Amino acid sequence: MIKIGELSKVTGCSVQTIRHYEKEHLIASAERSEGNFRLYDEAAVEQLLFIKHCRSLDLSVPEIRQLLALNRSPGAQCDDVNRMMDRHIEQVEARIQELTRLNEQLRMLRRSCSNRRTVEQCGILRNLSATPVSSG
Amino acid sequence: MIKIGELSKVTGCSVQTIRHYEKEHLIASAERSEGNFRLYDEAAVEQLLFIKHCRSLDLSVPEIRQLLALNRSPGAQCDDVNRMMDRHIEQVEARIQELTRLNEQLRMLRRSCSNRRTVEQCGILRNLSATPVSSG
DNA sequence: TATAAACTCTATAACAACTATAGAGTCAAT
DNA sequence: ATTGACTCTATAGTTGTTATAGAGTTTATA
Repeated sequence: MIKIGELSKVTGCSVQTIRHYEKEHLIASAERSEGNFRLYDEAAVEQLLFIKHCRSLDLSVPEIRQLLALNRSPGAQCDDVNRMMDRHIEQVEARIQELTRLNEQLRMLRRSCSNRRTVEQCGILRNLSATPVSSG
Repeated sequence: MIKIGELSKVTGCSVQTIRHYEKEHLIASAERSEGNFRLYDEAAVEQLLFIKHCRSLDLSVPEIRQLLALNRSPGAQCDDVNRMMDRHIEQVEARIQELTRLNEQLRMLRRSCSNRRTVEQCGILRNLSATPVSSG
């Protein structure tokens, strides 16, 4: 059994994050030592790594909760898992498109000003004052 | 002079957002009517549209504050504006790259499970349990 | 044994940029 | 007088952490 600092080192999650996950019921309440310190076993390490992996894929806490629940009911069909992944992938792709459009607009704006002008003549500020381009 | 609801309609910013911007000193404190209602003129409309345009480009509130300050000091060089835009563009492009990598990983993960399996055999859950791919 | 260092505990606030709510006041029309 | 639409302030919630304060525990050293 290891204490929270050790779990933090092993998993790369900060101590506060681990306590936060416990409060959010992503991980079960840990056993406590006599002095009220949290104690973790190997299973806790695995589960925390699972969560960390999910977070690295930008899955939200509620999504992870759902995955963990499914993981605990082995008889269930995994259509739910697939649907969640599909929805998540859609979201990520939508965000990429959004940022790509944004990037084009920013680059266009940036080209409207070269250095060594006063802000009176600054094309960036002038363009920002104009009505925004419709996002279509 | 128009009231906050009218300003909201004209600019497309919500009433709360306008009040929020005032509290954050992005816009000046509005004049008040006898009954303590905020009153806005055409200049307020313009400034709010400027802010909205900046936000649509994901510029942060502190960045916008800086732009507004520069806008108010016409003699200043606009190098600062350019530097801010360059930094911002870098951030956006970094985020796009990050999300693109993420998307690849998600699609790979998604392919590891077809429907109509039980979660015991679900490749997605199995892969999420394995050690995450190093982000390189 | 005293004590200091390193760790842990809980509770609470901060971050960003809003959004939502409660409870009260204002204004125009009926 | 009252209804409805609007506005006001103050406060809390959103998301996933991170940071802080003030206290208790454990371990190592003097």
